[in-house]
Amino acid sequence: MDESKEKEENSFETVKQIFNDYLATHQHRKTPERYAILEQIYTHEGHFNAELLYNAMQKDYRVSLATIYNTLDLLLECKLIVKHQFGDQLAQYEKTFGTNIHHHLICTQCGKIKEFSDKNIKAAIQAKHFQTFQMSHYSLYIYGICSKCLKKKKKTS
Amino acid sequence: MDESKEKEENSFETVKQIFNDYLATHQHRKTPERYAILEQIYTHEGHFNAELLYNAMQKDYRVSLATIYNTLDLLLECKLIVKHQFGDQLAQYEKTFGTNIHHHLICTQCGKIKEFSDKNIKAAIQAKHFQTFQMSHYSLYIYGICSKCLKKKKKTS
DNA sequence: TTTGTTGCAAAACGTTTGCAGCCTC
DNA sequence: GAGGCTGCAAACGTTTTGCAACAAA
Repeated sequence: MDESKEKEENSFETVKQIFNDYLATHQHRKTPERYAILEQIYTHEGHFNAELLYNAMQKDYRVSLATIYNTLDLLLECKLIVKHQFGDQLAQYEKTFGTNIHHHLICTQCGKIKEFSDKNIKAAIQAKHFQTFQMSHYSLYIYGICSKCLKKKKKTS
Repeated sequence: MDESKEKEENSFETVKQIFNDYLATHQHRKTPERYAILEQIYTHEGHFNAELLYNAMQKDYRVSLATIYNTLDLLLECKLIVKHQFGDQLAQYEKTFGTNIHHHLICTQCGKIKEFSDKNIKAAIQAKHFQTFQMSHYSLYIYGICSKCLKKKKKTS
């Protein structure tokens, strides 16, 4: 418990530093809004989308949606977050630093998303080398039917 | 050459049959628009999106975008096509029948998408079994920088 | 002082929906 | 004949943009 919390705090300090360096080298301004958004993201668990982030931040800090999107783009560029476009239309994001690489199971019936890890899959992908392509990250989405929907289906048929 | 063309024609007859059966068992009507859209998809190469399909069809057949989307949903349900939501906002589709399973390389700089296959990756994914999830298909997106953009980057730095 | 960044509101975009008429079944 | 499907246009929801004010450099 203590260990994971400590790790989390350390990782926030680290990402702050990474973001700081990124803004400096790309001559972007260090605005309080940008750090506030980064903090909100890195001190909370799990997936999020722009609106969720916006709503969550209104309590402590007043930021516009435009600034949220602007900052998310910056964070994408310096690879502190990744973006997913699952079946539905609103984009989902997740942090990359201090998080294990994982894959996603997507239920085509109810849309529920579950994470999983598999070292064989991970190894197979990372072993792949491309002559004319410099890999930076990847997303694996596995579609199917979750146990809950499977039960429902059996009942009705 | 002849062989691949023959295969293509056979595969169109097969998918027509699959679609036909799907429509029948689900009590959907067999409208000429639906078959025309299926034909357009299966007699052309590569990825497509709703607008591209719409524009391509205007020459020979008058269909509305609403019908295109309606039919794409049906084809998704009977698994004759799959949908991809790459970085940009418009959804891409591709046919599944008579096509080898492949993965996607996505350039984060220019957005270009390239396909590739790897039997080790394929094997690792298909070997995975879930106790509480019934896998139907999957998508692997590898993000990075393509050779063209890599060259440009080197020049400017 | 300069100009990148902000909030706000309006616009843009792909996709969905409502509706009257059409055509499978 | 009933009602699912169509085209059309208007509506939707997320994301982007234009603009004046603000504040980091």
